[in-house]
Amino acid sequence: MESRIGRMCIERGLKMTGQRRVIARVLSEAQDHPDVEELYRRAAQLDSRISVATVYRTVRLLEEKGILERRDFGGGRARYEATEEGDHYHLIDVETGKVIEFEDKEHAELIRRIARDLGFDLVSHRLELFARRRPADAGKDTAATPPARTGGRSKR
Amino acid sequence: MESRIGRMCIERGLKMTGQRRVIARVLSEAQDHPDVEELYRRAAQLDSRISVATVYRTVRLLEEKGILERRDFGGGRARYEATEEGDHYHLIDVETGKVIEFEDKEHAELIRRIARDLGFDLVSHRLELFARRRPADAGKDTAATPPARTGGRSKR
DNA sequence: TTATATGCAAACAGTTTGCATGGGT
DNA sequence: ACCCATGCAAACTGTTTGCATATAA
Repeated sequence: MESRIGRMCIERGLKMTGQRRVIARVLSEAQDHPDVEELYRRAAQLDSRISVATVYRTVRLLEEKGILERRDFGGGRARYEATEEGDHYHLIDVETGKVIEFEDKEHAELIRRIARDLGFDLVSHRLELFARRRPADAGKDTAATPPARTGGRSKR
Repeated sequence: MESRIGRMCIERGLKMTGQRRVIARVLSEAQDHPDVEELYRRAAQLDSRISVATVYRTVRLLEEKGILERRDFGGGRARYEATEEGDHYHLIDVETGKVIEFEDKEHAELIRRIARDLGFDLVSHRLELFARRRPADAGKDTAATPPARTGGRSKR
């Protein structure tokens, strides 16, 4: 009955108001990286007694609690996703705006080493790739197109 | 007499007004990554007949012309630097806010490969490292501290 | 019951823009 | 002379906040 993120809120002793429960549910069910306005739209659909201000406040609270992560994919508005195990990165399709997630151990190690070489300990980082879907290679006729799936997570 | 960036403006046929010349000079002389307000401050010091609006307009124009690059190091304001040969990245000292530039061929190749593996051609990307200066390793007593110099460019 | 969360609208920060004027070419 | 650039202030966008009210614990 309580959404995954709703449960996390309770674990951390947050007061569970009606609007928080709704927002938590929307976040739990989101398969994408919605911005505040989109969250508000989805939440208001479930319970109209909700204001954008509350969404902003909730989203900030959950970020402070480590439940949510804020992203900036350009376009001016912050976008949110539930915190998950292990770093992952985002590739943004410049044509469609679609976001594809991927993991990359090699990259994680590389940047840690770079920071270290410069005399620093890495605290956090930001990586976004902006790319264009490669036109189906003229060379391979019937070859299967690699299935880069939005929302799924590609391991490397 | 004309600053480096001023010359680039002329090459691209931009009308050289007094304020553009001043802004171009400020940009040419900047060793850091100033935001608009800072650019405005420096420009106004050379010629008070300048407004923030003009700085915003100029900075946007120069970005469109490929003369400038806009950066986002967090903190809400866009920061600018002259376009230079070859990609480079930024490490932001979380204590001081200082920005250290570095190059890394390996990283450049890695992300290109990642995009390709996902079925994309890399268009652009964003990488920022946030890090904390490593406390002088307790192990090495008199050893020289590695010279990670702000402003300089570390090659790897 | 009591502290905290909410709605509303006003405040904010960074940036853009409409319009009349000024200035390069 | 012509068109573009500028200044000014008002507009805009995303986000935060003060205050009176509502609500979970």
